[in-house]
Amino acid sequence: MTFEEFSDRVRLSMEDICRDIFYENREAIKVKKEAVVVKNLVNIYNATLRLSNVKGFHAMSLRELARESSMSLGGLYSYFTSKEQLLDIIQQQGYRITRDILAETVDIDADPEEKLKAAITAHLYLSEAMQPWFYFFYMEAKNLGREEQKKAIASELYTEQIFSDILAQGMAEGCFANHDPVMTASLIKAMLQDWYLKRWKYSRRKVTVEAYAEVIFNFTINNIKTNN
Amino acid sequence: MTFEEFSDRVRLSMEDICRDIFYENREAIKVKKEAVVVKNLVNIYNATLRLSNVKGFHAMSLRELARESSMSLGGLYSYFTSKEQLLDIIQQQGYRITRDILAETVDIDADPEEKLKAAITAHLYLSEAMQPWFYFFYMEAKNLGREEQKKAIASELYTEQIFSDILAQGMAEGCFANHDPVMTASLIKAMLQDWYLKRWKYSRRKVTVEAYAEVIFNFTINNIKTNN
DNA sequence: CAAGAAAAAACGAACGTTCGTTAGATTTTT
DNA sequence: AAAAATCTAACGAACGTTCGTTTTTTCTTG
Repeated sequence: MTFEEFSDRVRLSMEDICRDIFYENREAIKVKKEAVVVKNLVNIYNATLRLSNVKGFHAMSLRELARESSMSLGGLYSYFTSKEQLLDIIQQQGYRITRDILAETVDIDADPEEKLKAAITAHLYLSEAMQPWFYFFYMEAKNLGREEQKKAIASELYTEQIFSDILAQGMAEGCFANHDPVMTASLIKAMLQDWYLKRWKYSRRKVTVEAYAEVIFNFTINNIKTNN
Repeated sequence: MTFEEFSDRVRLSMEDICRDIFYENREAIKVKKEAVVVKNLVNIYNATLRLSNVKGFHAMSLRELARESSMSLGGLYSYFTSKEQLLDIIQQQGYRITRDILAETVDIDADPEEKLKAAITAHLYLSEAMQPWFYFFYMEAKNLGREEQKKAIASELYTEQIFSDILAQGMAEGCFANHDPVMTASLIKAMLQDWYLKRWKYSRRKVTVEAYAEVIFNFTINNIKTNN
């Protein structure tokens, strides 16, 4: 599957995401009409990701955010109750999307090798489609409260387990050689993360997301494939 | 080489590092006597790393830093000219140490495979010996000024090149199969970084730094070793 | 070797800004 | 005209930074 096909299939438009957020946080959002809310949430979240990913969420002031999103200070507060809640909402929505998309992707009837390829590709394409979000999740995780930080760790371990489950299944079925599936899953995650954390490097080198998916998959397979 | 042997050899005591910083930044430090400066710099930098790695450098106030380091607000300003300079000094020192240690480690007369193992091990052990520093470099890079950010990127590419050079040499000598050395070096870096970025995960799983070095080396070698 | 002067270091109150947040007035939409 | 949405101005708190003072250390001298 190419990245374009993936993008068409999952339909991760900012509008859709913001509509979901609206209906899940009606009590926090003082504006009533969906169309107005979605338009402004798209604006606010995009501006937040843009500013945060340059200078960090904490260093971004609400006055900057107001300027960047062409809204007033008071206007912003119709869409969240505090700066911290703005951070929480963006993070939580990210975990939800990641979880849903990945679960859906690996829920196929295929042999472990195909499943592994599907999972690697899906995770990578997802992080490409939502690059600013993924970068944000990673870099701002420490600014979350205790409770939210636990969710971040849970999310990390959840996606890792998707990979280790596939690897363990492959070992059980004999198509993967004996190895440590948790460690291998951890390495896969590390390589996947590099794509969105060091986006500048791969852009500069003109590495496409499809090519990177191939590289990671082959790099992994060469280590776990049985020789028969 | 075990981690303990490495630690003994490189002698990366906080005191030594701070003494270097003192002599390289005498104009910024208003206190004159080495013993006093070193004692307080150790205090200040440790406190800075401790606080920053929990909540981020920007979110750390100088009042918190004063409390954590048991110094006064005014006292702190005898050891740096601004909060931003404090950040710069810590970062720069880190690049210098990394560069020196790595260059020294790979400057050996050995075949590419041994060199690769030495480089991976040295980078990993170094990041373990200076875990708070490395975490700090990574997470706070975006808070640097334009100039300092370029140095951060240069440092990233420099260490990557150490690996790609070894891989290219191995290809030229025929002991490594044909592959993309820059891409492989990038993957190695990604896996190395995971060690200090996700320290909690490996601690929890009781993975030793020696074991992780083995894993990364084998994972890489399995991909590039010729079959003869 | 004690004592007081000089130098060095540490201190903490205060400055001007900027922060997140709120409330009331104003504009836009229904 | 009523309701909804947006804006502006202002608040107290907290920020980084400075500076005059106090404390500690070092040096000088009888």
